[in-house]
Amino acid sequence: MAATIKDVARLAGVSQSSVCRALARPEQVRPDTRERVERAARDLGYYPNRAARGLITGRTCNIGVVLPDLANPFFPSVVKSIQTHARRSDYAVFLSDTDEDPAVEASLIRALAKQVDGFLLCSPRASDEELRALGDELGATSGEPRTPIVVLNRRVSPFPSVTADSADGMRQAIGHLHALGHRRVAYVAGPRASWSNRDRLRGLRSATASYDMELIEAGNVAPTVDGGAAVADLVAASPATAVIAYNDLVALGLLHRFRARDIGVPGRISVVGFDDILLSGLVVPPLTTVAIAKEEIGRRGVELLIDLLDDRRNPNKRENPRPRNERDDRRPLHRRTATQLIVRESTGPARS
Amino acid sequence: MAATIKDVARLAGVSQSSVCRALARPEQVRPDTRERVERAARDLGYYPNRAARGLITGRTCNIGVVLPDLANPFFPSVVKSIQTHARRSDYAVFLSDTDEDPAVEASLIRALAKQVDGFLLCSPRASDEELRALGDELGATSGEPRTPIVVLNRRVSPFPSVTADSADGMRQAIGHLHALGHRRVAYVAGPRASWSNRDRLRGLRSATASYDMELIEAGNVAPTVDGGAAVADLVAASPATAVIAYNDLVALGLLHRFRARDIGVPGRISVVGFDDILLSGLVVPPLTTVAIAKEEIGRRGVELLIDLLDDRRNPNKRENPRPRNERDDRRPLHRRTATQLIVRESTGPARS
DNA sequence: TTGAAAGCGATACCAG
DNA sequence: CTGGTATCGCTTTCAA
Repeated sequence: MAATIKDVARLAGVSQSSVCRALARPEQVRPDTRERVERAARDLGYYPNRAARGLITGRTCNIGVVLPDLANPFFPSVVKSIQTHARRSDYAVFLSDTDEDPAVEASLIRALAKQVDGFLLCSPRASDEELRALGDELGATSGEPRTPIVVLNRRVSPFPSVTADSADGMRQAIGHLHALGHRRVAYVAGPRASWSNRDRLRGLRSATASYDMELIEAGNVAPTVDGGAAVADLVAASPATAVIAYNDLVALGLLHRFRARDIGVPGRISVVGFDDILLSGLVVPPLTTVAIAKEEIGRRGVELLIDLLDDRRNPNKRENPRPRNERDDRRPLHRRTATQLIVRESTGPARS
Repeated sequence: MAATIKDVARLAGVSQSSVCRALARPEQVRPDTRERVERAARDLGYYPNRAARGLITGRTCNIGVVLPDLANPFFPSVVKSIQTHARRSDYAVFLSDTDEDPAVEASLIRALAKQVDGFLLCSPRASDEELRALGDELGATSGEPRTPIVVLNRRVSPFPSVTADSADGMRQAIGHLHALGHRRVAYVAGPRASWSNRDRLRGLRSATASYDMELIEAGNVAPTVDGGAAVADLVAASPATAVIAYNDLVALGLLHRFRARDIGVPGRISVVGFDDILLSGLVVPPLTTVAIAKEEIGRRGVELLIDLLDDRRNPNKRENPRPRNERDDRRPLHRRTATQLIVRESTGPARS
């Protein structure tokens, strides 16, 4: 059996309390005691049981990450960033993939709630109401002992969130297409439940409106390669000379099907993706896409969450106790990260 | 604060014990008691604290998954499969990405050890000795209370493992290339620390030997697109007419660089990958690759692990108490999953 | 069928 | 600086 603090105490000939201190606050014990304890711990291969610790401290040092589909390369990028930054603050990551199912999402969150200090929900698919209900249950936004939630790639009050500036991304994309002479652009929409999808569509509508371009909306598809391939022919049959896909996977599906049907890209139709996943630059033609700051989204999400967790621990003694409400003493609850159009060869002049 | 069992007990007007029973073994309490408890639990939104439960039962109902790099699409596929099957048995997944760093790997495993019932190590990068040392610490293979380890994509005694039949995959690949007229083939090796790399190389050597082909080994590279791109010119300068890459990412890097340098694939050189990640079929030319049963590896890994965990719980009363050592009463400790060559357009006849 | 009490592993508090 | 003791939330004897 793995060694417990008792074993260490016995071997070192001290009390449990001393072991605890020697390991957690070495400066508070006599050097020789500390040394004995350290040696005993090392000999026994002692590692504290974080679950037991969490029980009493109220901190598990785990953060829960919930996302719809790990198979979409966008998410692994974000998760890696989350892991890196979480680890830096000594948090471990509990990951759950919901398979795009809102029901799974909710039950997963509830089940995990007691094992994590807070949640990072990436592109959650639950409705606003459901999310808020969950938040209430966890006391995410209220009274003292609570499990905060930070939402990524979606804005849903009252949760803090980190999102990408899709509107600007769309503006860049549309500006680019307009300059190339395109006047009719199709949008292949992602899942209805996806806030990003709605956000992107909103941005796109405003962008096309301001450029006086026609927007053709192609039905909602799964955010996958197959989803894209499924509507490719429909898009090709439309009068659009360019198509913007919900994300890169969908764009890749379009490209693939276009190639199979010998529909020239960008000769006959230009294609734009969203996310800038690694492999978008590798396909032929390389995909023009709106890059999202994946690393930054993960990092900021972790920062936001850890801030909230710190507050929880010392609710009053904020190191810099500015008077409340004098200036803006609340941290910004919403971070918006920049997007950047990456122009590659899948976009070109509109055929006149 | 989230409700505890006490709150439920108070609200239902019964003792903690009854709440526990009503929820865990409903048939052991009077119907009306059960009902009161159930209603109280529902009203309070009570979810048991799994960590606290784990403390006493010795079961956390979590399994730890450790892998080198989530950015390699191969791993998300395996993880998804693991999650699906783990969830089916009511296990949650604790995921950690080690960034290909053996030191991180070891410390992560130790830190997580107490929070999980067992580990699934995907392609661990630690040395055999280190892994065995870890196993000893966790009592992975020994006495009663312990944390079993199942290793995926690697064989290292004494751990049970699930691997892919690389040798056969290589045989298929080489057979294919040989039939196309290739006689000199290059191998772009992956990380030295990778068992898969060694395994694939071994299989390749034996395959080329039996076909009497020449094998040219190109240095070890990172298992990434950049890694592949980095040696592409070197490969092109060699006398090889075909190249097999450690994995698809590396192959994609090769393809990319070949295209940039206008080195025809498969005209000038054929390219074969390994893993069959989703996007391999989407690049141009589509990549010929050896498919690995990712779903199956995840599933079998979980099965193996859960078997071990069940044993732990009831070490004696095996439902079918066959006499030990009479026949082979041990479950197979190593599962080898099939591989399948997927022929696409990146391979073609050798230029004569 | 139910409740009281012990205890899992660790930390925090309070005496000494 | 150190040790005893209560406690976290839950399950599990053991009696009643």
